[in-house]
Amino acid sequence: MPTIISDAAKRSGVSAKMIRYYESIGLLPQVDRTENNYRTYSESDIHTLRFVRRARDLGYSISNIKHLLSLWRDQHRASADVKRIALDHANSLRHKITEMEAMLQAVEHLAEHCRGDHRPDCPIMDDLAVGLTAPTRGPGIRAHQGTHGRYASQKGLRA
Amino acid sequence: MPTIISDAAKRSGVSAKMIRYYESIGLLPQVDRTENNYRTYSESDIHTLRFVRRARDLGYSISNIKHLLSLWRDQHRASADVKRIALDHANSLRHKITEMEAMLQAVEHLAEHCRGDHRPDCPIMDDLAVGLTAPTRGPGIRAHQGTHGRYASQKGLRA
DNA sequence: GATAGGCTCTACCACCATGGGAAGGTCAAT
DNA sequence: ATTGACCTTCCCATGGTGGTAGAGCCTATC
Repeated sequence: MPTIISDAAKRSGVSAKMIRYYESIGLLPQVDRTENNYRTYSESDIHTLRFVRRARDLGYSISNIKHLLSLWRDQHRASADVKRIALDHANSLRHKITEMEAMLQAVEHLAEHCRGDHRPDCPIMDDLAVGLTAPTRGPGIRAHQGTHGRYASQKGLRA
Repeated sequence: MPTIISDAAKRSGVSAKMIRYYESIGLLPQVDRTENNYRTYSESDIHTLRFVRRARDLGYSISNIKHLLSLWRDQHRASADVKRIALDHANSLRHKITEMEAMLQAVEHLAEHCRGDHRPDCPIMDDLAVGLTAPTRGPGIRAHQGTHGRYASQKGLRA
């Protein structure tokens, strides 16, 4: 009784959908098929699926997992390579966490000062509306914008 | 000199690309056009763009922002509605942060115990390979799977 | 007046991961 | 024979964002 995809999914914790997807993008090798064209999974395949599952649970990106899988299969890997991937990932996690904590802090602070009643006035709204904070993503005032004239007129013919 | 999209982008911190996108999905209203069909932005439009920018910076989803915008425009809003959106968002931020902190903790812990040298053995790999942890996302063992026979044979004719 | 450069417009494609579903095939149990 | 539970491939949607191609428009400069 060969292990077909639903069993592999159950045993690995990776959905059948995702198994096919991972195969299609080359993260997983193409597995054997039965006569009916059903995918079959060996114990080793299941093992690989569990590996991927665990790596996803730890938040590794697909490309990182691709790399980790190749290191896994490499008898002569240097643990330094594995460690570097892990540390890079840890850094990016830390970075994202820091960002989200800043958001959380701001949102919570604002919410604390909102009465939350039937009246309209609300510091949360004020913050959004005023936009006190300096833009961090976009460019501030960029030099030489050359605002001369690049429009026709504003007769405002709106459809 | 009407404010065209690039100026609106500079002044709001929202890229022209995103301004068009937000308009296309109905987050922003359709603005006036010049004779050449160029979008023009009033001070009030810029204000709205800044609102959206700020909300994105705080991590609000597009649908939340849509809601917040409508509350913003509603003179008779209840601050309780605004607060609820903010608190829900704070909760989802907290949830994600918690998840990522768990990942970070696990990855860091493993990395600490990896020598990171030329040798292949590595606790990070061991963790991934063994998959000790119980699956959290997928179903464990689900009842009545009825694994009788749903394959043909495994002669393994591979392509 | 022609041309170059910079801006606009729309309409696509790509990313990352995942889920949903349709349409058709296959198998075992009833 | 029908039912139901699988399988297969293919397409669509999500959320935001970037890129790019092809076309139009405007201004400055030659």
